[in-house]
Amino acid sequence: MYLLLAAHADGAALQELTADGAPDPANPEPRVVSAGELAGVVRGLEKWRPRWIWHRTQDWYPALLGAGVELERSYDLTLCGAILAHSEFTAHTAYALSAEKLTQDDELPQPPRALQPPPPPAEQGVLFDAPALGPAPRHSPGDLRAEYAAQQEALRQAGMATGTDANRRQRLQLLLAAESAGAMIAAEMQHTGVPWREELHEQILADYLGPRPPLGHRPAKLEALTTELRQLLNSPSLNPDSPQELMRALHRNGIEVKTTRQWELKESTHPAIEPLLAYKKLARLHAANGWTWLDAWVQNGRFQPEYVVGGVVSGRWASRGGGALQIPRQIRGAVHADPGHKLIVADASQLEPRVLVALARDSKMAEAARDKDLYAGIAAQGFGGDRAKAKVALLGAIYGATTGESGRLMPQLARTYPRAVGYVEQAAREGEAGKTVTSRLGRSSPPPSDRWLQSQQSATAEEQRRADSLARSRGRFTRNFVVQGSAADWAACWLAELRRRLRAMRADGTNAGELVFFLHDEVMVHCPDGAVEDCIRAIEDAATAAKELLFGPIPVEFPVGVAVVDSYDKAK
DNA sequence: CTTCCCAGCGCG
DNA sequence: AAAGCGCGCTGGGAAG
Repeated sequence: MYLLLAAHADGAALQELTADGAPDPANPEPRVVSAGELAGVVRGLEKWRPRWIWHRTQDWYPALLGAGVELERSYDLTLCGAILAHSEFTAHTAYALSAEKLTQDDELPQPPRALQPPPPPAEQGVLFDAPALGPAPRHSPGDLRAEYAAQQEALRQAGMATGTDANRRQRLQLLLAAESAGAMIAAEMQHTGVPWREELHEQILADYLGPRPPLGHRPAKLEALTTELRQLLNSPSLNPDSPQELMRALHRNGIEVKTTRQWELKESTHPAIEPLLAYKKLARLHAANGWTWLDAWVQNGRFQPEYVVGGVVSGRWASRGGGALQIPRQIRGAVHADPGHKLIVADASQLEPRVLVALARDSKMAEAARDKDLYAGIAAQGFGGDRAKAKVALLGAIYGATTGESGRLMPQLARTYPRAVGYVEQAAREGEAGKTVTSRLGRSSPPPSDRWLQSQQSATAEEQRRADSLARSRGRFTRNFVVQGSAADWAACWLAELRRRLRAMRADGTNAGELVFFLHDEVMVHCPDGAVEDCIRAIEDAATAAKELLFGPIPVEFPVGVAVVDSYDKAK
């Protein structure tokens, strides 16, 4: 069953569709539901296990969750449309060829007010300003239905380009389902939040920085380091937060650095360097995750960041607000399970190299990947057991290193693993030539900009050098894209499969865990003590399922490292 | 005053 | 130890 949900002046319009996006002949007219009734109506219809089709998950689902309504599956027209519009798998379709899409921000339909999340307290007036509803939504049920039908048609044609294998359609369909599931998971995780103990965070800050200072003042530890630096650098009014001032002060003291980056400062043995590095470390903690951050982002024991699905071209998620994907190790101790609960922190170990093995079907490297520690396996095969060397070489191949140790090791790696290295080399050459590349499930890299294409038509020698540099830079991007993008494909499937298993456990009446955090190749489940074993099994089964969904039954393992902890700092 | 960009550093 | 991919956030500082 397919149910389209569209914004409507009186609330929402609901329309039943067939699988290919036609109106259901038995029920061709949309049904208008008032904003107040919507959550109840949606809850009632969920027993038919429909796929909810909507313009954007973000427009509807957060408020439904707020009303206590969780849904099984959906289809996000905006996210799926963006994939289909750019995928190489659909490049030959009318859908991709017509540039006109629903993705422009200024075209967003307004969901009913009653379904919008409550505004932050400071802006309470907004609720009562302006008419209750904006102008008539620009996406009528008919518009959205046509968009869905067009996307399904593009998908149907995905396996039909000449000379391509038919399972491209299945892969793309899987990607759209995983992306849509991801959008729901993002909303659910934001709704649930990461368990965060404010008093533990404050204790950590006090230990590093001293007691909380008055607004606009440096904490005691930073103040003391500033005083020390001013003396050691003979600069009585130095502000160490200013790179320019700092640079001048360093030069006056004979410290000839070109930047004030940590690793360059570490070259110097001047007595001011140690306190300077300590200052930078602590200043970062204070600015990025100090008391101000805690006040702004943690409420009632939960950190509730917004995740941006599809926020990275490779398919990784981004986040908005609170720096959710950059929680520093220093403060992970504040992420703490509730009483009677554990945090299960699971990460896919060495995901990107393993994805490369599978993409390239490199059987030699697959042997190494049978080892739980892939780098150790590679080291044994071609680097005389030197794990560090093997790791640097392999990461260099994925990132496109040209210089340094990593660059030097490339020929050695290429001799041992011609298929794997050839795979990323090929992606690099295509990028340099201005072509797009594509992840396993069909997410394609953006085409080169007009400016880039123009640069390649250069005349003078100087322009040519610049053009070559830009071409190589794009080659590094596409080289990395095929691996990072396919790893993101895998992670999206892992997440969706895990969600399904956790939902099934809950439906069983089993005390199940909840997904509370996701970070590229890592998930966190907040779990009642009694459900830990089942949750771990779900995480591992989901990883295996994801591998098979992407690559079929190939002899490459995607092992998951699992830690059951009270607080996040105890993982890893 | 606001707006934008950069340097630097956090995460994978 | 480090220079190669993808991000977000901060404070400083220049531009408007």
